[in-house]
Amino acid sequence: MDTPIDQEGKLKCSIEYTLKKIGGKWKTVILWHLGTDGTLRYNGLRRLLPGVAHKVLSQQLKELEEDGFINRTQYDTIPPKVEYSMTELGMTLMPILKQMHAWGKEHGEF
Amino acid sequence: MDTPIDQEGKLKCSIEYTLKKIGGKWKTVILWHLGTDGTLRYNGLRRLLPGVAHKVLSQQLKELEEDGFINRTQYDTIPPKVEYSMTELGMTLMPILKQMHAWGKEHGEF
DNA sequence: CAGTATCCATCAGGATACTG
DNA sequence: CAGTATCCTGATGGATACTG
Repeated sequence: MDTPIDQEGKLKCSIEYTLKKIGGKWKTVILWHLGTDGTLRYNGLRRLLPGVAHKVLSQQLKELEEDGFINRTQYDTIPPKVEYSMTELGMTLMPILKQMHAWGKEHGEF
Repeated sequence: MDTPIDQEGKLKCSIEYTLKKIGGKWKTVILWHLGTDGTLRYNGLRRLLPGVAHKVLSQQLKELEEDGFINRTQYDTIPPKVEYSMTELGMTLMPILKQMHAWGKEHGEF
């Protein structure tokens, strides 16, 4: 195997890196919805995530945006309208999400 | 898409379920090592996870064992010897881990 | 060697209220 | 509608010391 620990012993395992990016409690679910449903508005997303708090959702969205996984498009209308969608980079995560979704479906109590 | 939110609105998304199982800070890395290196002893595992604290490692190992992902084989010798290895169920996670590893390797700073 | 036991720090995550 | 702003809590993770 190619060891995930580098020679200098400083860098982390690449799996750790991935987990750090999408390990937030809601991030995988958000990405999954955006990847499968396409573009979604803020409250639309909220409705898909029962129980998520305002602050938490906007926080996770901001992080995902900063990491370049999602686009945030703001329309300066009244009332305001904001749309979220996947970026190219975000789409590269879909294989992982698909596997996670399939595994959970197979092994969870659903 | 098959909506991950069930009709009663009670169950979680299957992705959430998966994340809950392997979302611990070290779990994916532990599983990855056991899945690729095969059987490992406690301190061998420790050496592969620079920075992990005793308590944390044993904790995560216990949870992984309780979830049925890994086997714990104890030899009552002196000094004691404990071996960890993947279960069949644990191996079903490998596709996810492989994807995460590949993604991290491609997009992280390695 | 392979762990517990303790005690502590941090912070992600949450409830609620307010705002442009 | 789509957010901040506050304030708060609990689970997770960590350092260190002790044990069979």
